[in-house]
Amino acid sequence: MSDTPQGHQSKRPRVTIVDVANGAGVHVSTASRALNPGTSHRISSKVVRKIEKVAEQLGYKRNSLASSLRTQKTGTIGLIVPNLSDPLFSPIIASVEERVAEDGYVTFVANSDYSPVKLRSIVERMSSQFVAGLVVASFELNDPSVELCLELGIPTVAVLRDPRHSRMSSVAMDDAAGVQAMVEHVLDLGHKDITYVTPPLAASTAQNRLAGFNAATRLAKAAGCRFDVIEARAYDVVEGERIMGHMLASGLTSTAVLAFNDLLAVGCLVALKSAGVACPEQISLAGVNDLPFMNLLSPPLTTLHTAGRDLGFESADLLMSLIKNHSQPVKRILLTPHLVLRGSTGPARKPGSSSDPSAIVIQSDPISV
Amino acid sequence: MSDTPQGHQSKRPRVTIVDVANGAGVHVSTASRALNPGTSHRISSKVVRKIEKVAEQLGYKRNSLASSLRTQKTGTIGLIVPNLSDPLFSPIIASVEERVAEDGYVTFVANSDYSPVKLRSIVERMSSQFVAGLVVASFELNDPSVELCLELGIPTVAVLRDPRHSRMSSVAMDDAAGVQAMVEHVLDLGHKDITYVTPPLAASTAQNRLAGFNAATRLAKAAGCRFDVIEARAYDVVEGERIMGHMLASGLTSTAVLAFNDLLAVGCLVALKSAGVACPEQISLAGVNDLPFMNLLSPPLTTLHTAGRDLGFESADLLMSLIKNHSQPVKRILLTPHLVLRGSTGPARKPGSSSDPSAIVIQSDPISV
DNA sequence: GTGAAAGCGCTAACAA
DNA sequence: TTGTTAGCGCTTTCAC
Repeated sequence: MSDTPQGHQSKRPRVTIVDVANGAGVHVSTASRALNPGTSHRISSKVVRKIEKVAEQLGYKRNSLASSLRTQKTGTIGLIVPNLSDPLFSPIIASVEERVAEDGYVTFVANSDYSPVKLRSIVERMSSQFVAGLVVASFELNDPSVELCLELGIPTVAVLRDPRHSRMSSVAMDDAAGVQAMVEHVLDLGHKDITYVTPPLAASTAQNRLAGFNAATRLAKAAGCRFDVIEARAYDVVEGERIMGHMLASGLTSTAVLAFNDLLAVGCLVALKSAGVACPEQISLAGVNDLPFMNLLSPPLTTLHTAGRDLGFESADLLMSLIKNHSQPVKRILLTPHLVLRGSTGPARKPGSSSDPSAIVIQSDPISV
Repeated sequence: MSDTPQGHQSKRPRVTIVDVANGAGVHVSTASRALNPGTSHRISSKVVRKIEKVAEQLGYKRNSLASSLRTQKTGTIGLIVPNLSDPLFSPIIASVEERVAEDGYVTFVANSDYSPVKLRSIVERMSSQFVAGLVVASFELNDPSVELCLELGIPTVAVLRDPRHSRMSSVAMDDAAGVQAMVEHVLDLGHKDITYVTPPLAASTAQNRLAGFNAATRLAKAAGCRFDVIEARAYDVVEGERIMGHMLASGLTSTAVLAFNDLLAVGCLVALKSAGVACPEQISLAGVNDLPFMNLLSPPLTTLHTAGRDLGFESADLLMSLIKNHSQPVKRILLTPHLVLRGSTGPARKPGSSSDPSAIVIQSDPISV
C-alpha cells in the first residue's frame, strides 16, 4: 500500500459557506443555520429564502468533510462482503445501497476475501473514516471483529450471518428450517440414502444448515434411512466438481445429494454429466440460494430461494434504526427461505436397480428451461 | 431523502495526534511529520521511533476527515455502475476495489439505475465528498456528466463505455470487432439469414456492436445473404423473451439470431424452448459477455467473453496514474473480446427444409454441461 | 432571530 | 531537525 493518496484540484476555487454568507449579507453562522434542515426554523423564513437563493446561484455545495469533522457524524455506511464476485451478494449490495440512500447515506464497499484478518483491518479503516454504521456479511463463527465493532461503538448489522452469542443484531435466512424442508422433500420422493455436502464450518450458515440436515435425519433414521455428510474445502463450482468426482469414484450409494449452496451443486452436476450419470434419474441434486440462471440449467436446479434483496433491505433498514437509536434492543431477524422445486430432484430409483446407467429407466418429464 | 445522517459515538474518546505528541514529549507538528510517510524523513529516526511507539501504545488512528480537510485530498474513489445487480458488473466492482486498495484507496459504489439524471446527482455528491477519482460505467452517449466530470477536474475513467468525442480516458471492449467475429462465425456455419437484436442506442456499446454487425453484413450482403436488425426496449431476460416471442409470431425467417448481450440471448432461448423451436437445429443463438453459468445452459450459449476483471483492473490502474499525473494524455484502451463457441450455434438448416419442427433433422453433437 | 468566537484534528508554511 | 502559528470549512455554544 502506498500511503499518499491524492485528491483532485477543482478547476475553480470551491464556493464556501462564507461566500454564501457574504453574498447574502449575513453572518456565516446564520448561513449555516439556514442551510441546515435541523436549525433553519430558528431563522426568519425571509432570510432563509435569501440565503438559499444565493447558495443556489453560487453553486454552493456543503463540504461534508468539514461538516463531519465538526459534528463527528458522517453520511457514510460501510458494507463488507466476503466475495464481491459471488452473485449471491449482488442483490444485497444493490438493496443496501438503495435503502441507505433513502436516508441520505452513501455506501463504502469492501471485500474481506473470507479472511478474518482482512476483515479486521477493513473494520478498523472504516472506523477511522467515521462510518456511521456497518453492514457485514463476512463474520465467521466467533469472529473477533464482532466484538471489535461492538467495542468501537459502531452500529453494526450482520447479514447472512448470525453471531448468536453476541450483542449484535443480524438478518439471515432460516437455514436450518430450509435444509430441513429440503430433506423432507427428497424423503417424500422416496429417497432413503441421502448425502449432504457441507463446506468447512467456519460460518454460521454452514453450521445452521448442517444442524438442519441433522435434525431432519434424526427423525428419518428410525425409518431405516441412511444419511451421510461430506465436507468440502470451499464454496465454489470447482470444488463441487471435485467432490462429486471423488464421491463417484469411491462408490457413492446415495440417490440424493444436497449441497450447501448452488455453486457446489452446479459443480456436482458438471461432474455427474461428465461421468454419464443421469440427474435426476440416478441421482437427485439440490442446492441453496437460487442464484440467477439456476432455473435454466439442464436439469433446472431444485434449490432454496435466498431473497437477497430482502436481506439487504432488512439489514440496511435495521442499521438505519440502530443509527437513530443506539440503545435499541438487539434484534435477530430470520427470513424463511422457500423451496424451489425444479428438475434436478426426482423420484428415487427403484430399489434393486443397480447404479449401472444402462439399467436405469429414464422417467423424467422434461422440465423446459 | 432525510438530511441528517448521524454518526456513531465511540465509547472511549478518540486518541488524537495531540495525545501522541504529549506522550512523546514533542510538538504536534513533529508528531504529524513523523507519522506521515512523506515527511518522516525530516525527523530524526530516533524521535520517529519514539513517536511511533507511543502512537502504537495509545492506539492512535489518524482522523482522515481532518487530514483530508486540511490537505484537500481524500483516499476515496467513486465507482458508478448502471445496475448493481447485473452480474456483468460484479467482477468489475471487485477488481476496481482490489486495484485501488493497493494504492490505499477505498471505494464508494453507487447505482445510477440507467438514469443520466441520477448519474449527475451521484457525480455531484461524490465530488462534494472529495473523491480523488471516478470510475464510471454509466455514461450514455453524449452524456452531459462526462463534461461535468471534466469541468469539476475530477480524474475520471469511463469503463465499458467510450465517450469518443470527449477528453476522457476509457477502457472498453472492442465491441465492433467482437460482433464482427460473431457474424463471421455464423456465416461460416452456412447461415444466410441473420437477425441482430439491439437495445436502444443510448450507450456506446449498443452503437459499437450495431456498427460491427453492419460492417460485417456489408461484405456478406453481396453474397446474397439477408440481415435484419430488431430493436429491444431493454437489456434483460424478460425483454429477450418478449422479443423472440414477437419475432416467432411474426414469421421469423432468420436461422441465426445474435443478441446484444447474454441476458437478451437467454430470454430468446427461453422463448424458443417454450415455442418448441430447437436450438441450434432450427435457430442458432449467440450472446455477448459470457456471464457465469452460460456454459451450463442447455444448449450452452455461444458468446463473446467480456473480461470483467481485466476491465476493472485496467480502468482502476488508469485512474491511479491519472490521479498521480493529471496532465496525462487521454488514453482509450480497447480489450479484444474472444469468441466462446458453444452449443447454441450450429450449422444452418438445409435450404428447402421448412421451419416446421417435424421436418428438422436433429444433428447436433450434444455438448455436455 | 442573528452575530461573535471558538474549535473539530490535522498539516504546512515560516521560523529558529 | 524541531517548534510556532495559522487555517482547511463547518457548526455551535454563548451572547445580545
